Amino acid sequence: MAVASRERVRRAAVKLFATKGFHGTGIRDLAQAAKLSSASLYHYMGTKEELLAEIMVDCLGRLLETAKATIDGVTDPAERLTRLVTLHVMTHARQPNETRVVDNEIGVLSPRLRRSVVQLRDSYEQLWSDAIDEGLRAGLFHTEQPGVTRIALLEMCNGVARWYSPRGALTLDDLAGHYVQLAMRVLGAPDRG
Amino acid sequence: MAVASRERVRRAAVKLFATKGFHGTGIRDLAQAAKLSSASLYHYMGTKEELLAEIMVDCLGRLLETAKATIDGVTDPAERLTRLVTLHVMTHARQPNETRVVDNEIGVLSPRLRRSVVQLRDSYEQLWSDAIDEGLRAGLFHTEQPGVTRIALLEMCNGVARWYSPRGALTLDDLAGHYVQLAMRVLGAPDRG
DNA sequence: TGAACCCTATCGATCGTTCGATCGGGTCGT
DNA sequence: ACGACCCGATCGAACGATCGATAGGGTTCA
Repeated sequence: MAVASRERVRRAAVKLFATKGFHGTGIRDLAQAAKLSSASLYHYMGTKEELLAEIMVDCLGRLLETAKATIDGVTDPAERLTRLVTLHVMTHARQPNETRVVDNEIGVLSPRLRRSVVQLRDSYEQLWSDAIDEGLRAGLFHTEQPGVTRIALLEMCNGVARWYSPRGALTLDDLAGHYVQLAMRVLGAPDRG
Repeated sequence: MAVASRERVRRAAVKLFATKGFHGTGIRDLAQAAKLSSASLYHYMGTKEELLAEIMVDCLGRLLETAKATIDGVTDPAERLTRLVTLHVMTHARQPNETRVVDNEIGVLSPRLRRSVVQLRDSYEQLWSDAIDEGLRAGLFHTEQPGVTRIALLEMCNGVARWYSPRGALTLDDLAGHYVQLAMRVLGAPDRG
């Protein structure tokens, strides 16, 4: 077979949850997109909600681990931030569907399933907070409201998943580079250009 | 009567659509929140989808008109941007539910209803584009990718509706003021502080 | 032969919507 | 002034459709 059924289910779920929302996606839509009967879906998943949680945990977990590896051993806060922004923007541009599911559908999870997702997200954002705090201590960044600035910066970067299209004129490298510049400006770092 | 039924329906819809999503909100949930029977709802609305579209058009229409009035006659691009950011941030902080509905549920509208909403949003964003373009021409702002910068700035400001809580330490004025500073930084305007 | 895989058929619940009816307060003609 | 009439507001009940999920039985292949 070209693509295993389990993988087809996963991909169909990501695409449909991202475009039509979790509640807007029926189990039959999912089956049709995965080229299976609705009954056969349940050979590869638990409940629909567990499938959603699985997608979220996978996606966030991968991002968190990649981010940790990317900044491992990097001491300069500006360089840490640069790497975080680059990874974040590229991930959001390359996998907009996964990202949109994670960003938009957290609220539909029951508290038990939501907890693990929120915990992963908090761990990830802590990487940003740490880098920002160190940059402030080192006198590299300047902001009166570090908390607000951090969240504003994250929201700005999250937005990429909502609008970027690879069919546009902008390459991924250009995009990430520009966002790094924007991030440094937001953080009040001295402009290198 | 304390609050007219029509108004109760509207408020209930905004709250529920914002917190549970359009597809996650049943007509019976809506009826319960509005203290009506599900049948009586239809005395005050068309279909559930038309109710959603009405909310969106009202909310965006008000924002657009207020924005136009706010920048009317203001020639300095930086001042125009300052006013737009202030209005935008305050609106998103004060009416997070309306804003979240507009931002998150556009995709569920059928093309016919979506068109008018998208048109309003485009008109509103054009106000930002115009101010940014004039600031660039005047040499006040500096960015290599005006389009990307504009959308990144808007996404940053939109984020306010997703996290701001009036129970926090930050007042609305502080919040708006800080976002104005962030916006000026993003746009590469000379720092005033 | 038995596990993996996939189906048709079906379940009870819930969905958005509509139906027919009731209630109370105006408004009319006389 | 008083029935006759109408109308906005609201309801319980029900509609057909679709929901997420399951039961149970084939087929394939090691």
